[in-house]
Parts: sequence; structure tokens; C-alpha cells
Amino acid sequence: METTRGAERQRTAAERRRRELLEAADRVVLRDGPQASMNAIAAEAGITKPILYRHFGDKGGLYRALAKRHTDALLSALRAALDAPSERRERVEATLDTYLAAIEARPQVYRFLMHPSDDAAPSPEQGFDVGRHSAPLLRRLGEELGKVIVERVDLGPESEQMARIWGHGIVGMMHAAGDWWLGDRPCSREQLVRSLADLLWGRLAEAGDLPGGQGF
Amino acid sequence: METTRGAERQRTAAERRRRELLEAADRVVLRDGPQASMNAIAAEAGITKPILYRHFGDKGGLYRALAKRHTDALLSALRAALDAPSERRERVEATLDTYLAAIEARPQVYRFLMHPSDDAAPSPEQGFDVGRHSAPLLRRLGEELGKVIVERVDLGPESEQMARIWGHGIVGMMHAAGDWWLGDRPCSREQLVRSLADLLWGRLAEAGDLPGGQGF
DNA sequence: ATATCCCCGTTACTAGCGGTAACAACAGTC
DNA sequence: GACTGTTGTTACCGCTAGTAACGGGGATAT
Repeated sequence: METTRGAERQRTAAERRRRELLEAADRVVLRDGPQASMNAIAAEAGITKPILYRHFGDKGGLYRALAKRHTDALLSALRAALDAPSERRERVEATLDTYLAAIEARPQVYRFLMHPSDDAAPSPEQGFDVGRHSAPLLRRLGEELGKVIVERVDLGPESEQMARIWGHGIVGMMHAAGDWWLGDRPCSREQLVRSLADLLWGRLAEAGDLPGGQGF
Repeated sequence: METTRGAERQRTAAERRRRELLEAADRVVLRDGPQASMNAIAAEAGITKPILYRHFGDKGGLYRALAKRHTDALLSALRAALDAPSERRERVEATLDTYLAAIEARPQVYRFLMHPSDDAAPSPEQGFDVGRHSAPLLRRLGEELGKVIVERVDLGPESEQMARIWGHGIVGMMHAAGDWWLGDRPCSREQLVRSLADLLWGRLAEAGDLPGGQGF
């Protein structure tokens, strides 16, 4: 009765295959961007389409699996920066810098993560399904940051609601500024990090109005 | 020689037609979301595809024309809120609220503006063309806000750079928080607005650490 | 009046996409 | 040796964006 051992071996073989396919998909996405076709990915992996579909269900499945790898990697790097033993402002700057360094190092990956090209659920459900459409990575980062805030910062009553709002807000700030910065590169990474941290540290409230017309 | 008058009339007729087509496209996008097909739009307008292509070049052209209308409308509403004669904090809150009210009122439009479904330039240029991929609306809002900040807020030296960074950062914060909020609706709009304004007003810097573990 | 030109509109097509059905070949199990 | 499950194939479906190629009608020029 070799059933269990055989099944085991088969399972691990399937998992290894799955990893190979993911790596091939990775290469293609890195080369062709998020609109890489299933045909191209299959060709890169040296096989044909139906195998991909057997492993991942549909294109959304493959992309979700692919995104999870990168998201997990980025998330753990951010967690490390967020857990460093230093002052709050320093940690915030380190986290911003970690994120920006990551997207700077591999812009194609970043682009794929943020723009899965209308992945997953085609969801023929009409009506207002406006949730989930922005990249899942942003949502996840926002939720995680919200958790960190609620458990470390004293925000008084209603702190949980506000912490989640702040989590998503700060992540969005980081993302939008990073996206813009990555396009034109108008300044150094350090300056960007410092400016964003300044914004979070209330410099907008402290700054005086400029003469001529009402202030901001 | 009726040449000029004839050409004139013809031009205005073409422009009226174009507006009609855009309105039909608007209805379809509002109903089907950003993945509305050219066939569906043509059918809604009561004509066939090639006419659309003659008017707008390609799908990206149509979507850009469509997006410009909504973007302009939203932008002018935001400008009005930003120019109100009151205190800075109040103006910031009013602007946030205007944006959130807009996306709340017509989520499908909002979704279309943010996710043009890989529009426009297929740009076969490989390499790092990571600019421009996030919705043009966000970029435009960020730039506009940056301009407003640089001309109204006293940020000392390097103020222009910092103002642009802040513009994109604040817009991104607003967008991400709004997107998340629109999905789960975890709180009222007022509360969201107040929390985001609090964040911009430096409450993160002022808040104390919570006991148990390092602070944020 | 006739011929010219230009624009609106059509039908019919291409190439490529995501996804699937049907079938072939090989493994290990009974 | 028969059976079963996995791995792989080819050939197809329905859809999409986009494009000829052609027909008809109204204004213009002679």
C-alpha cells in the first residue's frame, strides 16, 4: 500500500511545478508588464495554456498567486522597518524609505502589483461593487498599518476607527507620492521621505499663510 | 462660394454628434463599468463601431475624452471648496468632503476615472515607463493641489518641491482612504473627513505611545 | 444639370485574447 | 493486465479592439 507515499510525492511534485510556473510567469510579467498574455506565460514555461488553467483556475488566480509572493516579501520588509528600536519619527521615515526603495528597485513588479489589469472577479453582478478594485496590495498595507497604529498609538476614544482611517490614508499618501516620484524623479529619495514625514508631523498646520490672497 | 458657411455648419454638426456619442458612452460606462465594450457603446448610441473609431481614434481616445469631462467637473468643484473664504482647516475639510461626496454619489464614474482599464498608450517601449499608469486624474489633482499649496502656504526654502510632494501625498491619502471607505462604509463621511484632517494637522506627532511594547 | 468631392454609415473581416472540451500518453495501484 | 489519475496536447468557442471596403446623400464647382 504505497498510496500515502505516492500521493505525497505527487503533491510535492505538483507544488514544485507550480513554483516553476510562477517563476516563469514572473519573468514574463517583468518583461511584458501586467498585460502579459496567458499564451506568452505558457510559452515561457515551455508548456501550453490548459496546464496553467489547471494549476491556477483562471488568469486572476495566477495573478493573485503571483502578487501574493511579492506582497508578502514587501510586507515583511516593511514590518522590519516598522519594528526597529528607535524613535517614532525615525521609524516612520525608515518605513517610507523601505517602500520607496523597493518600488525604485523593481518598478515593473511594483506596477504589476498596483495595476493587476482588472484581474480576478469579472463579477457580472451589476450595481455598486466598488470595493476591492484598487490593488489588493494597498488595502492590505492599509489594514496592516492600521493594526500597528491601533496597538501602539494612544488616540483616545474611537481609536480603532481612526487608526484604520489613518492606516489607509498614510499608505495612500506614500503610494501616490511614490508613484509620482517614480515617474519624474524630481528629487532625491531622502528629500521625498523627509517631506512626507514633515507632512505627517503637522507642518501643514504650523506653516503660516503666504501674503497675497487667502491662505490654503 | 458657400464654402466657409458650409464647413462651419458641418463642423458644429460633428461636434454635436461627438457630444451625443460621449453621452451615450457615459450611460454605458455608468451601467457596465470601465470594461464597457466599444460594441456596447456603439449600440447604445444607435450606430456601429467604425463611427466611434472615426471620432475618437481608439478606445483610449474615447476614454480620455470621457474622463476629461468628469475630471474637469470634479476639479472645478474641488477648486470652489478650496477657494472658500474661511480658515485653512475648514477649507481642507470642505475639500475632502467635496471629493468624498462626489465619489459617494457616483461610484461607477469614480471607478472609471481611477481605473481606465489600461487605456491609451499601449507603448511598446520596453524598459521603465512606469510614469502615467496610475489614473491621470490623481496626477492632475496632485499637481493642482501642489500649485495651490506653493502659492498660499509659507514653507520656507525649497517650498516648491515640498509643495508638489505634499500635493500628491495629500491627494493620495484622500484617494486611498476614500476608496477603502467606499467599499466597507465603516463610518460616516463626517467622521472620515475629521479623522483625515486630524492626521494632516499633526495628531500623529502629538499622540502618546500606548503602554506595552515600543510605540509606533 | 452634371460631375466631384467628402463625410456618414454600413457589412464583413482580421488578429488576438481568456477559457474549455476532447483526446493521447504515461505513472503507479489493484 | 485492467484501472485510475495526472500531464500534456490540439483544436475549438465567444469575445474583444480595430480595420478595410463599399454604398449613399448632400453640398460644391463648372
